[in-house]
Amino acid sequence: MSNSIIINTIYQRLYSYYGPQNWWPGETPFEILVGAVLTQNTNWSNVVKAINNLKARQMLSFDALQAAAVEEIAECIRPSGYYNLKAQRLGNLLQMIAREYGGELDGLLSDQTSRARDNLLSVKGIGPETADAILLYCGNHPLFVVDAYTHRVFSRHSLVPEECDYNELQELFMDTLHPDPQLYNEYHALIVRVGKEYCKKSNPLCEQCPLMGVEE
DNA sequence: CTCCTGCCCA
DNA sequence: TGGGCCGGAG
Repeated sequence: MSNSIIINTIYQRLYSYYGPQNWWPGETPFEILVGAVLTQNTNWSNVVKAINNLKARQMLSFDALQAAAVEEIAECIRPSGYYNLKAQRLGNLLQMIAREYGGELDGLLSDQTSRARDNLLSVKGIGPETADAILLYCGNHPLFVVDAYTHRVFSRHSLVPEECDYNELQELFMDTLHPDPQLYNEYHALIVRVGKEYCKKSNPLCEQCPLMGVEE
């Protein structure tokens, strides 16, 4: 079967099995922006603790966070891990938005997709996954988000080689699927779900997986 | 102990 | 390409 058929079939199977995932978990675009940085290589439950700490200190807004000292931010986001690194990264990100968009997150989100993405990638600490997650889940830009789960699920089903970079994997999806932000939103969330529950790094549960035999 | 919706640096 | 960043849950 062709890759494009399989990619569509995988979506259908996951959606029938799990239903809509209602991503991104977050109340405002700014909260999603912050969450995208905090969740880098980090379990979401730890990110929730960090975000709640920021909320409790009234620091979950552009102005409050930019005014705060990095040490104070680091203290709040401690539960999310890499806290010194991430406090700096949040600062770098806000600085870019201040410089390029007058401090308006909406300015970034309503910019051309390619320019917004380039600006995000120019920030130290923002790589392709974080940039695409911000643009898709905050701003509805049609960018498919690739992550470790995507790589694992699709290489295990032989759709991409084991050694395959972000761009290659992203192009596979974006050349196959219509540029529909809602579809990209749901598909990525479903991949994360099946990656956590079945396509686990160790001891994957292939026999019971909803994707079993999908490539045949 | 391993893993978690990465990314930077040498 | 490998190591460092890092707390919390299982």
